[in-house]
Amino acid sequence: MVASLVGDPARANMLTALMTGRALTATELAHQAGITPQTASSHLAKLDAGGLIEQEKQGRHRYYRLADPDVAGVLEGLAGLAARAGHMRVRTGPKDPALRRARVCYDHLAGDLGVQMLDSMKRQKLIRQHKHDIELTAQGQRFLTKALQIDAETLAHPRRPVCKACLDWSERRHHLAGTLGAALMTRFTELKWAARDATPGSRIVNFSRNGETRFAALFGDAA
Amino acid sequence: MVASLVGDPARANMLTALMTGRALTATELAHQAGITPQTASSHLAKLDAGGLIEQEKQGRHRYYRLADPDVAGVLEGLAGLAARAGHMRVRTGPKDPALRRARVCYDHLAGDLGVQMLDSMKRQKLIRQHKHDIELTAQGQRFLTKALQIDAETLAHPRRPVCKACLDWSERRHHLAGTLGAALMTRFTELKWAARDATPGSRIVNFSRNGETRFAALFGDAA
DNA sequence: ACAATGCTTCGGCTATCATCGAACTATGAA
DNA sequence: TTCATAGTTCGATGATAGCCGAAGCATTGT
Repeated sequence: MVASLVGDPARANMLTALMTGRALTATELAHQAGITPQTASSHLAKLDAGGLIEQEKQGRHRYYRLADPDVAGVLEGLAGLAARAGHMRVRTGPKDPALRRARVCYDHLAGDLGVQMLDSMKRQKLIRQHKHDIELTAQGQRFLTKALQIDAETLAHPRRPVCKACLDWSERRHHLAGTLGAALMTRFTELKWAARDATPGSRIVNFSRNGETRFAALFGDAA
Repeated sequence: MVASLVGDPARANMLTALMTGRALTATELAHQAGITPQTASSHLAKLDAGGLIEQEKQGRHRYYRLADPDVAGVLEGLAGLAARAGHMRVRTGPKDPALRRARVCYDHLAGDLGVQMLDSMKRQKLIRQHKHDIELTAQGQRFLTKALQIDAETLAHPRRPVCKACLDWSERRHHLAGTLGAALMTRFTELKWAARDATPGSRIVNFSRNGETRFAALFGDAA
């Protein structure tokens, strides 16, 4: 039963930690849950068997992430019920509206605008989706060159995919990561469409008046 | 934590029984879950404290129902995740195969054969379904008279419906309850098609060789 | 090759919690 | 009143499952 998997406190803590959408290593998750790596390993195996999480081997690390946005949805539903009962669990997303709007996830754009961008790119068939993996189309390559002077050839990297769908923490939907996601963020900064907030350590991204307009022209709801 | 409440098999069974939207008494729920009333009482108190169900006192009965449609939504979401994992419930229902096959639920037939019977009756248009309620059709009345010498007129009862869909414990699908369900079970016994197991307190129903054949002729998969 | 790191498997300990028998309360019926 | 039914509380029991120490792979780095 799935519910019993989520029911255990240690596992619930790990899942909550994964709600950020980022993939975390087994040791990091053990730390988050306050248990030893052995115990965490056992829990992670069960969560994996139950289809709640997926693992990805990378070197001597194993990265774990939520299997699916649907999982995040159900977890959010459970949290909602728990909140109503008084057992407040206040770990839901960022409260700061600016952080929800646009922020950096490592080196790429996340938040409402990040999700909106990936949606738009799929709608314009710049990006195609195969099950969980996404890839740039030929049409997408032309678009990048023409609209943003980004050469898709230079994006190849031995260890990192060009396109990767990353589960957005606040939106619970995917935004674009990978070298392309990073390149786009860099380009937006270079063009002075956007800039990281001045506050040290802040992940907020502020768009300029002009930048917001240009961004909307390329990736707006209408585009 | 809410999830741990749903995680327990017995509680999950009770909640599943309540998914029909109807309110059930504590004893009925205990029966559905295959546990004693004492244990059920403990579980119901926890579910109530967790805000998943509500109770309503009425005479010496206590009726329990899901607290909210949202609760039903979350439960459905969990079921969806469970189904996807192919991780279909392992620890539910009775272990005894005979009990799964045919048993009494109060005074009517339950288990595989009970579910099969209701399915067949719907397929033959002897019973019609309106949302959650079911009723006997004119065609069904004729069938009962002709095939089983049951007069539908005599089934009317001030406090009990003639037809009632009862969620089957082991099959998780509906079987036929109500005065008609009881009358059928009685008739099967009278005709010596079936008999309750000799063991005191046993709910198992044993069909005779002949009874199984006759039953299948009326309510078999082909019928 | 060797050491270090990340993670898993194994075995035993422990605590939690579901379960049931027995006894108690409350409502309704005779 | 007395009996029967519905439901609860209490106490004891037992099994499940989480937990950690120790040891075993696997991968990376020197």
